[in-house]
Amino acid sequence: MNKTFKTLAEPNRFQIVELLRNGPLSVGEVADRIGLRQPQTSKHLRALMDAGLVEVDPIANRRIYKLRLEPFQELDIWLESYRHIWKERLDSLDDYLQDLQRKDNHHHDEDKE
Amino acid sequence: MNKTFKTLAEPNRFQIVELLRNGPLSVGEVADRIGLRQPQTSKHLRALMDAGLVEVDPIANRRIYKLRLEPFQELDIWLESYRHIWKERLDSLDDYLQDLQRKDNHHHDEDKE
DNA sequence: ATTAAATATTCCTTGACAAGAATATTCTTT
DNA sequence: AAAGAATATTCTTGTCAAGGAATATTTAAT
Repeated sequence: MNKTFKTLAEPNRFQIVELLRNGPLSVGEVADRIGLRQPQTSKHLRALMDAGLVEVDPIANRRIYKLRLEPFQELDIWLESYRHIWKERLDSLDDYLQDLQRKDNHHHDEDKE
Repeated sequence: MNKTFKTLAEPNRFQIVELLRNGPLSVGEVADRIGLRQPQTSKHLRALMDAGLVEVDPIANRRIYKLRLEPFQELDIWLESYRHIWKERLDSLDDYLQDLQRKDNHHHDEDKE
């Protein structure tokens, strides 16, 4: 998981991932569209491989890279726990506000007396 | 967004974020639980602030840090687009499989003739 | 079998950044 | 006002990773 963050933290690699969202591409194509030299592109793709973010499909001379599902699922699961937290916080904020309102009503009552 | 990744890529900072999931904490408390010295803890919290991942609530002598919602929402929105992609891929895989099946049936028909 | 295209790897240099140590700042308490 | 917590900042040093340049490797084509 941490490896995922570290790998995506590099701007070019993030861009590559965004690019591969549209479908598999060869090294040369990635290099062209990102505007990187071939060796650095290969290196970044290697890093993405090591992190399990992409997989490769060798076709003849070319190596076609494409995204892998799992790391994104992991991210999603991780985020899920945060979603719960916000929900809980909102709920208790809600309770709090209702509580305030009750107290406020009491005050009004007292004012009247 | 990229700043979020870069910031969370540092293991101690990631741990701090996970810790703050349970609620706001002072610098000293974070330092204790993560096992970091106070200055490094302050530095990491500063980095988290700069990335907008946390906010601070000064209470007397202490500074209470807590998570901010927005960056996680951003991550969520970003991930959303990936969820769509997998869905589409699965759909077309589904189409493909159905297509295969149709062709297969034809073959069976041909065998019979 | 040679040559050419596509990709990977190695070596080097440089920049970013995290920890350590020391010090500065802010707020409280007396 | 002085002293003491809690926290922030500065400076230095060491490590790691990214880009550049050159080269190696793999596969295709002739």
